[in-house]
Order: sequence, then structure tokens, then C-alpha cells
Amino acid sequence: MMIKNRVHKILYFLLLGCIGACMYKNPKNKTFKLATFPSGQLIDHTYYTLSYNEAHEQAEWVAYELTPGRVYGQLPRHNNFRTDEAVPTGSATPEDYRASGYDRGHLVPAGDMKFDARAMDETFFLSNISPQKKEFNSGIWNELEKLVRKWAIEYEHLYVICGPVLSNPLERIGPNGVSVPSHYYKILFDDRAPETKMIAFLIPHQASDEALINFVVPVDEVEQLTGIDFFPGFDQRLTDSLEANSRVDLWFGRTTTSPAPADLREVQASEAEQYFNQKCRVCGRVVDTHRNASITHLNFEAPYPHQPFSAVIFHAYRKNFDYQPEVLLKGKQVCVQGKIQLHKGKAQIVLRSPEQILLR
DNA sequence: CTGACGTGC
DNA sequence: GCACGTCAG
Repeated sequence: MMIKNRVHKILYFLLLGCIGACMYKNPKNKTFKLATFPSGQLIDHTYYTLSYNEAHEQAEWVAYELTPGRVYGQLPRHNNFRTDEAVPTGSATPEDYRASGYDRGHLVPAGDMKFDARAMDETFFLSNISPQKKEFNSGIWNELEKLVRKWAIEYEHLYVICGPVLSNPLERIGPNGVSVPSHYYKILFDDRAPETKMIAFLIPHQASDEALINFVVPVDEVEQLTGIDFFPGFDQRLTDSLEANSRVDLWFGRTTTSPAPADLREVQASEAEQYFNQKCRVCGRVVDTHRNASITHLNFEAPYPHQPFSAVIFHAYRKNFDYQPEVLLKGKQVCVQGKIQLHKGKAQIVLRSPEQILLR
């Protein structure tokens, strides 16, 4: 009896394994099973795949591929929002969103599917929709979608996964009780040479004027938050490493992390403003430092708000520093190098790497 | 780009 | 009820 049970178990796991493998390589339509679906139903549309969470009446993730050819599509948008009949338990309905005060926000953006009428059409299934505040949807979420399209062109191919963070209790809308998420995440995976890379964004469901780079988090953090394992079908040694830390420099540009040329112009902090938009080495004394969850400030020569120059480190780059700059550099004569920007009328340089800092 | 909403068939 | 034009973030 014991042995028979064990054989059954083995057969069961073999069967599961086969299902997983077959799903991953569907000969007719490529299936984007790019994540596990802990509490969801896997729904495979032609141009994207989603995992539907019935308890929250929306997808917990959607996944698709983006390429330059797709981004350059020009088909017009038709707002044919409708229920998704492919969801066995029934998707959200138009009534759920009517007069709710929330946008019917896309997870797979309509703007990513302008290359094909059917692809565009599929994004208007309400299984691909989540209640979003207007300021969020047309604001920072829209900015992120535009950045993803730009990167798809720049890097030629991306896997895109995005979804809501669904944790009880949440506000609910409509007869079916569609949950209003607290956050949204988006994960990008470029698995092609020369630079295999991954990045994740986690953004609170609210208006924000902050730069997108401030919302970069390790993919692991999104996995812990959602209980979803992303990219289970890929080489685990590779994805485990990429998920542990987001190599922000590979996505946002690494020009400032390369060694500075020897002939770099050196200027004093008090006169940095005059060299706006130029790549310089700025030297002076760090007299005032501040750190909060999203940014580290190193103020030169005078405390905020009277500093003539600041060096700033965004949260996403903090992991590049294996020491605490706001502690170690306070009171020290320091040079920082990079492109001088103006922020609220003050000169600043954004630090992304310790190599930009020299102690004097 | 992201949407809601009114009008006309 | 869907297609389309208008308006707003």
C-alpha cells in the first residue's frame, strides 16, 4: 500500500511536470507562463497570459513579450471594455466599474498592443483591468508604461510582467466586489545578450511626482509581497541572481559609473551651479547629511536649505554603496564627479556608484 | 499616452 | 448597445 501510494505520487509529479513543460512550449500560440499562479486561474490569450484571482476579481499577474516592432504599431484604440468569457468563474463586469470613481486601468497596456487589432482587443477584457485612481493611471503608471516601450526599443526584446498587490482587507467596488489594490508592480526581464538583466518597480496606488527610479525594488521583494514566483521556467541559477538585486545601472544608463577621464574639470562646490549640464568633479566639504527611505542627501558647504551644491543617492542605488555615505562622509573634504544638474534651483550630482566619490 | 462620458445611430 | 467625438489628467 505504501509503495503503491509512492508510485502514485511519483506519477502525479511526473504528470504535473509534463503539464508545466507542455504549457511552456505551446506549438500553436506561445504561452507566456512566466510566473506561478498561487491563487489564480491561468488564462491564455493570444498575445498575453494572465492569472486570474477570483477572490479579488482581477488578474494577479499578466505576462507578455514586447519588441520594437510591436511598440511601433499604430492601430487606433477602441474602448471595448467587456467581460472575459475565458475566465471559468466569471470575470469582473462593466457594472463593477460603472460610477465607481475609478478608472478601468489596463495591466497589459493598450498602447503596447497597437500592432494587431486582436491583440489590442484582448487588452480590454475586464480580466486585464484593475480599478485605478485617475491621477495614478494617467500619471506615474503611464510614465512607467512609456519607459517600458522605450526600453523595448532600446533593448530589442523584453518580457513584461505586471499586476496589482492584493492583500486583504481592501476597498471593493461593484456587485462582484473588485478589490482596489494598494500597490502595483511591474517586472522587466531582458534575457538576451549582451546584458541579461531584470528590474522591478513597486509603486503605491496614488499620485506621485517622484522619479521612477525611486520605485525600483529587488524582484525578490515583489515575490515576497505577492507570493508569486516569477520566471519559473528559466534557468534558476540565472534568475535567482537577477532577482536578488536590480542592476539599475544596466537599465538607466551606466555612463556616470565609468571611470572619469583624467582631464575632468574640477570646480568648487560654491561655483558648481555655473557648470550646469556639464560633467565635472565638484569638490568641497560635506557639512550636512540627510537620509530617508527614498533618498540620501550630502549637502556641501552649508546646511540645507542654504547649500550651494548637493550630492544625492536615490534609494535604488543605495545597494551600490557598501558603507553609509551620510555617516562616513559627513564633515569630510570630498569630491564627487558626474553631470551637474539643477534641482529646484540648486546644483546637484546624482550618485549611482561609489566610484564617483573621492576622499580628499 | 491614459481614461470618462455624451451623442447618434 | 456599439461607434464615435469631445474633454480632461
